[in-house]
Amino acid sequence: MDKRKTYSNGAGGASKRFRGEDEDTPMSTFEEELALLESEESELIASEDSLQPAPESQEVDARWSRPALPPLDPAADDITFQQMETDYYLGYPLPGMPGAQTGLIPIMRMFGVTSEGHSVCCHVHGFAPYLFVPVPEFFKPEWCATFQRVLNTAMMRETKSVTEVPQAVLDVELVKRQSMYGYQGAGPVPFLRITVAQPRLVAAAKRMLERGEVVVEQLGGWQYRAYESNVDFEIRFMIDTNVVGCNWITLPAGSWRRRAVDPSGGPQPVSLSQLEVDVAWNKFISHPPEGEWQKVAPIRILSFDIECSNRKGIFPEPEKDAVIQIANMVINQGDKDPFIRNIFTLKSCAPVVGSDVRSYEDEGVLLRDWADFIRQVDPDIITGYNINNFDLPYLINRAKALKVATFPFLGRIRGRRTEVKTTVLQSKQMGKRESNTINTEGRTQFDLIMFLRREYKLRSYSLNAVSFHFLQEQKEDVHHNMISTLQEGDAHTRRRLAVYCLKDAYLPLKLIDKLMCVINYMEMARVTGVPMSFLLTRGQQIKVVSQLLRKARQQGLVMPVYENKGGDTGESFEGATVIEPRKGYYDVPIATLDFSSLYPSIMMAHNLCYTSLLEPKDIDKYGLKPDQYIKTPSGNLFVKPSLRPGLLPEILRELLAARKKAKGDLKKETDPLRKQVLDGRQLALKISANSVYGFTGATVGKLPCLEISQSVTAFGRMMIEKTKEEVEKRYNIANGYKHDAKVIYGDTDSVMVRFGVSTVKDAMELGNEAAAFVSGKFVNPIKLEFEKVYFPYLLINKKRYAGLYFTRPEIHDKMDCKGIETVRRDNCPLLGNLINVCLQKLLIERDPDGAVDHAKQVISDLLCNRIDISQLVISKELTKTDADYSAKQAHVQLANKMKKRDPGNAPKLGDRVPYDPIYVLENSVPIDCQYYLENQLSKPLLRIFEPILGENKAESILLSE
DNA sequence: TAATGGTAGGGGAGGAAAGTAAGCGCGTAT
DNA sequence: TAGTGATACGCGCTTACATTCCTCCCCTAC
Repeated sequence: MDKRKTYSNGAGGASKRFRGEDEDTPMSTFEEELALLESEESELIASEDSLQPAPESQEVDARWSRPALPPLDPAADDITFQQMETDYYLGYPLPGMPGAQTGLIPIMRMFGVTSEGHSVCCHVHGFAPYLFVPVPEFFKPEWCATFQRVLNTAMMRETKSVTEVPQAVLDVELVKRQSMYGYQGAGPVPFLRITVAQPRLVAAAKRMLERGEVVVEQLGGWQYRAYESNVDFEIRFMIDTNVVGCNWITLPAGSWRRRAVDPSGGPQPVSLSQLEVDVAWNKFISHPPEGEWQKVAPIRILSFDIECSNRKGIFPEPEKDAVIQIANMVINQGDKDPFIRNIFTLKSCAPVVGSDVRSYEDEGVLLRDWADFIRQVDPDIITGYNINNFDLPYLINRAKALKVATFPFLGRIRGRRTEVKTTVLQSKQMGKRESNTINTEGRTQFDLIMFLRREYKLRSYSLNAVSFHFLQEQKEDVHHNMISTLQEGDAHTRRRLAVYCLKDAYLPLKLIDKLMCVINYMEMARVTGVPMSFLLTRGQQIKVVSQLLRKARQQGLVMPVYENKGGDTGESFEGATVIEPRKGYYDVPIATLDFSSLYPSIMMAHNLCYTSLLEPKDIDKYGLKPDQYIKTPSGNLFVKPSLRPGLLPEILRELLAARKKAKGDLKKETDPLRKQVLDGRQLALKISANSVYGFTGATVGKLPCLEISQSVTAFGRMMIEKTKEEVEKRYNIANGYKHDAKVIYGDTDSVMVRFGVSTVKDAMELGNEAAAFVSGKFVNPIKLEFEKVYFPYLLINKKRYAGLYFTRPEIHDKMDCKGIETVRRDNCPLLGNLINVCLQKLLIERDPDGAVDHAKQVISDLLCNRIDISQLVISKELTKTDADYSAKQAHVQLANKMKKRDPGNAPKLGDRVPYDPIYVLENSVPIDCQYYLENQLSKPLLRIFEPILGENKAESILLSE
């Protein structure tokens, strides 16, 4: 890309750049600046006559660039970098590299950063896609050539559309493998490993083989079945080369060639990375993320936010409405503050202390320069708030409308146009959600709203609400119909807008730091082996698949391709037990015993896995004796580890052992950044272990196995039942204890026990003892642990309770509420707060009268219209498209109504629909207090007061007025 | 097209279904 | 003695209304 030297533009008149008056005095921080702005209408605004034309800004450009690359000698220097993104492209073979030498072939590409902060693009050559098919025992090695010829001929005929493939089937090799699905008896059996020229040919080969279109004489009518033909090519590469997401790679001296613009005729650089190299796929070293290789490179994270002009009441449309500001913040991962803070503004803007203001008269030039800025700064991660669904598509479409030819090249590959494609991702966990795919090769997009939607359940996902929730920082929203007014004012009003825009670019960085988003996802990528970008764009299954395939490969096992039956098969299995609660208010300590990692430990204890699953008919086939296999409570058969230790149990053991180690290291570690990394790691390991069970039960998935999942839950049901029995059988007066213990409730892996004792300390002692006692009744590594004591404890219903939570006898840790209105997002905040306060008064202060008074007060406030309207907003999520709803839903109707009023701002699929927004105020719709009292407040209030006060007294609260 | 972790369960909303009381017409006894 | 009208009452039917049940939907627990 051409070096841009100045921000003055030729087309639309000279652009101006403003500076603060006193360059030499230390500048206030951004926060102070914002605080100042909020407190008064700032003194910092320069008066018109102090405005100066922009000086040439060479020194600023230098600050944007990465540190200069030292000279490198391919013969003597290693290159080591943290790989951040791995993808592939189709290109022509490089002479001297392994693999196919003609045609268009896939070439892998790893983008990364060295520990000095240099960006690297590494082309990896010679790795080709493949699949397996089992063949009969009598298959002779010399038949491979025939097989290859026949298959190749058939594929060449069929796949004419695939251009520049001189040979579709590159290789056929006879190997020994074993299917991972079902116990297969003794040894490995013959498979063909079929290597093809391009990733898309894998599916074609599978189709032809399974359809019986490939006839090899010696095999007759052999029915082919494909294995591992559905593995993503990037994942395939990473598995086979032991690369995991975000790990460190070393290219040893002598193995790599640098691409440089020189006349020698070698391959030319195609990327914007500082260092671009070629290497053979089997020549680089991939470091497992352990020890020193847990470190993190100084990754550049760019956060940006845009503001658009808009016409009254109409959501901005890129074809018509201008981009008026773009704020940018760039930080090195691990640093405290951004080292670049700037804002591109349309028309003049008074200076903002601490930030670089760049003003333009011509919007097209602004966009052109912003794209140049991106390429100059060369960020590894691009973040922001809702950039995937708004900012990025808007900029791209706006640039298209203004015909800014150089704009849509935001990735690291020269000449690769950045485009927007909409996709729908649907999962049971997330519901249906639309998102855009925007290619920025080599730069990972990390839209914070997507992260938050996945990782946190919140009432509202507006940046404002999120900032308040996590940072206790409110950003004063500029209402969207104010934007144009501010823009059409003068340099000072535009400055106001700029300050908000800058803050919106800054908040995502603060949130990333506070929530450790990048670190945690990096660790998740390392643990599960997938690229970091998959964590936001793909589902849960790919992570398990990646781990499973890696483990399977070590043992010569291959994964079959499971064909999803079309439509809903309705297949399901029985889940966990929820013990019928003995509802009521307990003014005695209740001890809680939990199985730690219940499902993983069941799978480990009983060797439940694909590889150990035994078909009843196979008992005779393999001549198994009854002591060689087990029958699970759901009636499924699994062989014991002595015959074949399962893959899943092994994966789980490693995950849990690694977690234990990470937690141990975490305790010893003193460096705050490394502490964060370790904490992220242990969390990733825990989540990974827990998702293995879900994977086996995912009927629309890569490899469901209900025998495993239903056995797991059946064992779980048995165990919780047995725990209840054992505790009650032992802890009673007949056995010399002072009281009869009673299990009052339990869910899946926990039991709540009333031992009858009156102090927390006594309950803890008995809890510990009972946990150890019951653990002894189960197979290793199943362990029941004493976790906490609730005192007092209000048990309202299944999955609904509240209590004071004690982990030590002296003082409670917190008030714990489960399932009740305080933790639900579909009530108005008024109710949540009211219940919360009442519970605090009841449980902590032990002041029922105070609680009643408070409730009465709130009800009377409500009836007298003294409640802030924001407290009455109810929100619900739009989980499916309008047509998919079969029943009438209030929030769906509301969403449709909002769409008619203002199509741009209306809630979309996956958004939460807030009822009664500002609309109510503006249109002075009367608030139906009676509705709120009757439909929102009364029942929940009765539910918490009744067990404590009795029915009559509880009801009287509502009649107070 | 490709891709999509699980089940249990509370509770609200709304509609269908079954229940019930009121209203009415009709027949009949007085 | 037979016929007539007024009245009360039982019965079945219709209608309006309250209740229950069921399903959908959201969201949570684990």
